[in-house]
Amino acid sequence: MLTQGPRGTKDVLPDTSCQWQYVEKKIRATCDIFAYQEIRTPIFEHTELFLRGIGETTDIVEKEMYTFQDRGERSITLRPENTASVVRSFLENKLYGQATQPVKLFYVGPMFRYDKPQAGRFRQFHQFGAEAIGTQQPTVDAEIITLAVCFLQDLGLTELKLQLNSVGCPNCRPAYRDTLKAFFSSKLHDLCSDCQSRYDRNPLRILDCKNPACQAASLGVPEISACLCGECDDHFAALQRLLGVAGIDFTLNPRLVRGLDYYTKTAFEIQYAPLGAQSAVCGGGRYDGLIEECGGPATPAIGFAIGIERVLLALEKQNLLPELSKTSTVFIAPLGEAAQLMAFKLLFEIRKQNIAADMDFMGRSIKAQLKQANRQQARFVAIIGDDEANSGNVMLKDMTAGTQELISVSEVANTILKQMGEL
RNA sequence: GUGGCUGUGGUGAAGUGGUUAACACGGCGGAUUGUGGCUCCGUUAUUCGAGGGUUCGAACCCCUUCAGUCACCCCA
Repeated sequence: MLTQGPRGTKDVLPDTSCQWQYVEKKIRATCDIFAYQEIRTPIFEHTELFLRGIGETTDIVEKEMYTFQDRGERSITLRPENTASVVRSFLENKLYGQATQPVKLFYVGPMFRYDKPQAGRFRQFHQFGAEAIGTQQPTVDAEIITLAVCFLQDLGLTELKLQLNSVGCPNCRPAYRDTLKAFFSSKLHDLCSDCQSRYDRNPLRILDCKNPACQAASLGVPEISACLCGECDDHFAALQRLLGVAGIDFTLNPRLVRGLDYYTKTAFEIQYAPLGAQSAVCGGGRYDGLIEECGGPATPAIGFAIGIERVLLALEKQNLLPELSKTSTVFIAPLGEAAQLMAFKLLFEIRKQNIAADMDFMGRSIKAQLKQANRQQARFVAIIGDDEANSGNVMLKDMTAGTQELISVSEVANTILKQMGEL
């Protein structure tokens, strides 16, 4: 259908675009304060990047990517997330060599996933994310988490819940995997079909399953915190101390597992419960192996992504969105052709003085034009009829006071500036 | 991908087989000569998401499809 956009997409119309601008402004302000710089990567990449980066067995890669062949017969994919692209760009532009370390980046932009649309879930959606690349120090984990939390809190959101876990590293995760497999081996038939396949491919994900049968089966499961290696354990403990110092509340959730394969050590998620089913507003974690996996030097990194649509929904729930203010200072109301010519000239003279101005483009009656000026909340209306056009004057009406005076066209901008200055 | 609910003008909606599809808001026009916000009057859907079928007759029944919505799943 020509009159219908693709499923799961949304237009941002003039009455809501100011809300997006508000959030984007807050993103830039927060990142500026945290010393993160913006990076803009293309919205499509070679499919291979996401296969390797995100993991071939993840849901995103298996069934949610917008993949197509371009005219050069390359397999191209619309980015389902931005971390892989940032890593690619980091390597391609050799940011590990030139910039001060760690490299601290943020991005804002559209992502694409072929999901079934639902509240807070779209096929084109927008993420704000940040990545700190180049250090394994827990201080940067704490900084990244603090950045996400501060951003959301500064917007005024309450009822935010930060959940924290450590998913281990290549040294200790295999051991935990084995522990899990040993634990579930006797209960395999109790698990849902998804989890039965997860048993072999990614047993960690069983912990995350919401199926009551699987939750029951995993009662008494050994927690990963008990199986972390010394390094991961120290790292996790240090992170918790740092968050404590920063005054960031969190709950430990030993079952928190991120859906993307590249995560190591720190994993976190920020929930905003009132959103319902899609309550995750932010997700992130450390990905110490990803850059090497992509062919770069072994480089530790951590990042997060925040769903902007979900943030907007949360802000709406709490009535924290800015009002649309649509005011042009002056509205020019010409009557007749001669007046229109003069009005058009005046319009641009006024605008040159940086005064927001609009005029009638419908050829309507004076009454209708004033009505429109009123709707637009114009402070002044410059009425130009035959008399005024002939004498080079303008009837300038103050819409708040209801008064009007006849002045020369050349005086209009100055008069307005003067009156505005008095306010 | 699976399942539930929904789909009437710009918006919110009434109408659930029978002549011209309520009502409200909004829009447009008007109520003394060129003046808004209040009030009053007029006007504003050849058509009920789309396509097919049943019927003398369909917005109302059936099928298909598209979309929205909610849940599962997944995730931001």
